[in-house]
Amino acid sequence: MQLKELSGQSGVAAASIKYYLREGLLPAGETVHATRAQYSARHVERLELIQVLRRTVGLNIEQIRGLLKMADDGAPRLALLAAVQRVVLDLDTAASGDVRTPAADAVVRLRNWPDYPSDARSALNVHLELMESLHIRVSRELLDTYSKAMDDVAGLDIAATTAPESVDQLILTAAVGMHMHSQLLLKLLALAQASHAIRRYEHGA
Amino acid sequence: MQLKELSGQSGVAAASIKYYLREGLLPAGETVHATRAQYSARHVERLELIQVLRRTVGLNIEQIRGLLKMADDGAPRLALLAAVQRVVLDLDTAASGDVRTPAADAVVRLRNWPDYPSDARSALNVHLELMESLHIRVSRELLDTYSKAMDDVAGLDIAATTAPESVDQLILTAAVGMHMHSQLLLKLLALAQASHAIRRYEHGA
DNA sequence: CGCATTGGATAGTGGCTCTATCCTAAGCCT
DNA sequence: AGGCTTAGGATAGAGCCACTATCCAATGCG
Repeated sequence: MQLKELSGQSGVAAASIKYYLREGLLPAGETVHATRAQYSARHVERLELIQVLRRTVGLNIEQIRGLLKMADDGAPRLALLAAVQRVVLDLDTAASGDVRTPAADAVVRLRNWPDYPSDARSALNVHLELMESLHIRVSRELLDTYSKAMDDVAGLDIAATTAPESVDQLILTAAVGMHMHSQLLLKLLALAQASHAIRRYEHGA
Repeated sequence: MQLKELSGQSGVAAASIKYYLREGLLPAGETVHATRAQYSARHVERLELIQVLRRTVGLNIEQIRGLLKMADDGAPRLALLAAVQRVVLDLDTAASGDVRTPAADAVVRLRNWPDYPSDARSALNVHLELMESLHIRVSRELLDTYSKAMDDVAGLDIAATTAPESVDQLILTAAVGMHMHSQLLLKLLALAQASHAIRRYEHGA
């Protein structure tokens, strides 16, 4: 398959594919001659992964390049997962120190998670402090509920990524899964707010 | 207070304040003379609200303008809340039809929420379908757990917004609250994933 | 009395993701 | 064989967005 067909199958403009090639997101096709290259089904998949990470998850080119490079360099899954989390949690900038929030520690103990420093844990600490400073109350009970649910979801997610077919799958599952669950909660909260508001404002007043 | 001091107090560059004035995000100061204007503490608060909506929640200028205009026009709280939800849920584009997903209906019944069409509900429907199409399983139990938690949170949120001091407060609570809770879940999920992954990949292999 | 500041207008910046143009080399089709 | 199409390579431009900077005449304040 050559560039034009790759463009057709993936729905990405040919010029954009060239751009991705230039930026190193997409590996070069197999060069048959100086002016002819062959692309494979792998390229189509790669392109689809790129699209999801761009459009759905909202990563930028540099972040995607980093993740794909790690995947192609055969980085260990654990490191890859950590990298995915770093970009999805947007930790490029705030390279958070090792803040300790009692609430976050409590969560780890409660869930019987390994007591291990991680970017995710730092991020949780920072976030809980931010919410505190904005006067958004987060009760122990709520954290309990959330973390229990996340424990269940993560169990499934990680189990799904052990199937070793493709490392791309790990990126997809972790990044898209995180994003989708977070968005799901957003929508449920909106619906809950709307429901409470209707009760209060319409029936009450 | 004049422009320079307003800039100092709010930490926003004077040129940016002018930009916000031009864009209609910030009401003009009281014109004393043709070349002198007085700004008040209200302007400082407004500016802070704008900053939070921009930097933290990530709304764009047009979205913020819309919300502030509604607030200033004395729109009813219910309408304002709906507007906040529309922008935070990013529903400008996908003006979703009235899709019906059994799962979403089940949530509404389960929580005993009023059976009322709303943008939030449409968004939930669309999102559940999207997750389905991406093969991300969402069990009834998980939806139950999430929605119960959101019911509790929303109860507090909405109660907080009935204090009628300021409509700005409603915008802040609704928008920031939604965003912060969603991000909290993201971080918890990351931590949960990391914890499961450590168990599986380190101890297992 | 002159410096600083204002509103108003307009233009420029910088980051980002594309998208378009131009070029030569070379295979494919008839 | 000859022309159409496509490849790669390089470079430039577009379009969006949120600022940021510059210039201006008017004018109050110290």
